[in-house]
Amino acid sequence: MTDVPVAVRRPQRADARRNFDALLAAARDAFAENGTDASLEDIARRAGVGIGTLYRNFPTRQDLFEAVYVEEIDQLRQVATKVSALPPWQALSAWLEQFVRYAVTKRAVIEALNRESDMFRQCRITMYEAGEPLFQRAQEAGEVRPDASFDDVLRMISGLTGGAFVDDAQRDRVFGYALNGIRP
Amino acid sequence: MTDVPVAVRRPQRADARRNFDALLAAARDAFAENGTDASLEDIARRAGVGIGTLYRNFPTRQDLFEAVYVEEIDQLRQVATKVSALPPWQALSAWLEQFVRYAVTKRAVIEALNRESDMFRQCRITMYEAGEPLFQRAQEAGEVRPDASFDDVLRMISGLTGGAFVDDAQRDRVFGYALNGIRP
DNA sequence: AGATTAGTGGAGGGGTGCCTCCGGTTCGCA
DNA sequence: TGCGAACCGGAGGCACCCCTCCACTAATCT
Repeated sequence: MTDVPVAVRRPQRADARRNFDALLAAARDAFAENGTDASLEDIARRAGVGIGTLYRNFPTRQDLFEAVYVEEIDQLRQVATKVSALPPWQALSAWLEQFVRYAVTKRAVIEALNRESDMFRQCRITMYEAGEPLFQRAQEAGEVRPDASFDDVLRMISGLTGGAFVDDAQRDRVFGYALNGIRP
Repeated sequence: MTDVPVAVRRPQRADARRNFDALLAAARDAFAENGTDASLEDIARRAGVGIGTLYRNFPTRQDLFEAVYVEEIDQLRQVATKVSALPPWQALSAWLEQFVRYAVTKRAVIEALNRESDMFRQCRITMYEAGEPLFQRAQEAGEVRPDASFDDVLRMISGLTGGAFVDDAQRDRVFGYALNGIRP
């Protein structure tokens, strides 16, 4: 299992660490709300921090985004471990559900699937290493149609992730249809 | 069948009409490329027209967008008529496929499903009037699982529309899985 | 407590986009 | 051909964002 790259080092001093974390949280929210191109000044404002502080911790918008993104990906990896005890199909669908539910950086994940950058490549690899075994296991157990690839499924789910739903119930329903579509 | 509202009147003079059409075309491209918040100045540039001309024809970004959007929706309506001769399931899936393939204002359609505005409401109605009969026919023919609603399906497909795919083949494949998921 | 130094935050210059306004241009009719 | 109305387009004021720079603040160490 590859290590997720740590884009930025957490600062040493207590106050600096507080700011760092506040920035990360604010960025997570802002990215989730407004997509990749949220205003950095707005993020600093949300974090109750000067714009200069933001730039010292994350010299580039990319750096900031990566820091948020890396966290998300890491969660995905942890979930993969947790669900691996379940039966093949349940494990896969549980993992995919987390993929939909917790991917706060939703829109970003979609873009990321295609974006070229060392860090994105790395995260894509991590994501695949986390999910693909679950997928293969389900497929070998005859729970997933044999002509589907993990990439297909991931992109399908990513697409749904970006969709707009009336309520959680509808989202779950639609998600269920999609999953149903890859059964043999 | 409700009439799609005509947001803006086409100008009278020949040169003005040329500009109007150029703006509409440029806007379609720009919206498809950059989403709803494409730069209006860029659109004017693409159309080879001053920014003032853009604003005279479309006082609001919303006006311009609506003009483009209305065209899309109208195409959707026409397709519904065309496919209505096919057997129930083929008709529905053909229509939905057009929905994915021709929705140039892709990202916008997703937003539009939720956005509140007279014009969007109107277009949503038009869209439903075009597609829902096809859906019901397919459902009554036992070709679609009875617990699915047209809204569910539309949103599922919209989601896929916003997704990123490696190539057309993958998009078609994924689209196929999703459709397969709503079969009984 | 005082020195050291990591860390702060916002002013400011440059850029881009939004939208208004109006002097100049061109169309179309007589 | 000539005239008036319709139409053009960009300059300019405003707002927001990006990013740099540096005088100031306060956490940590001794």
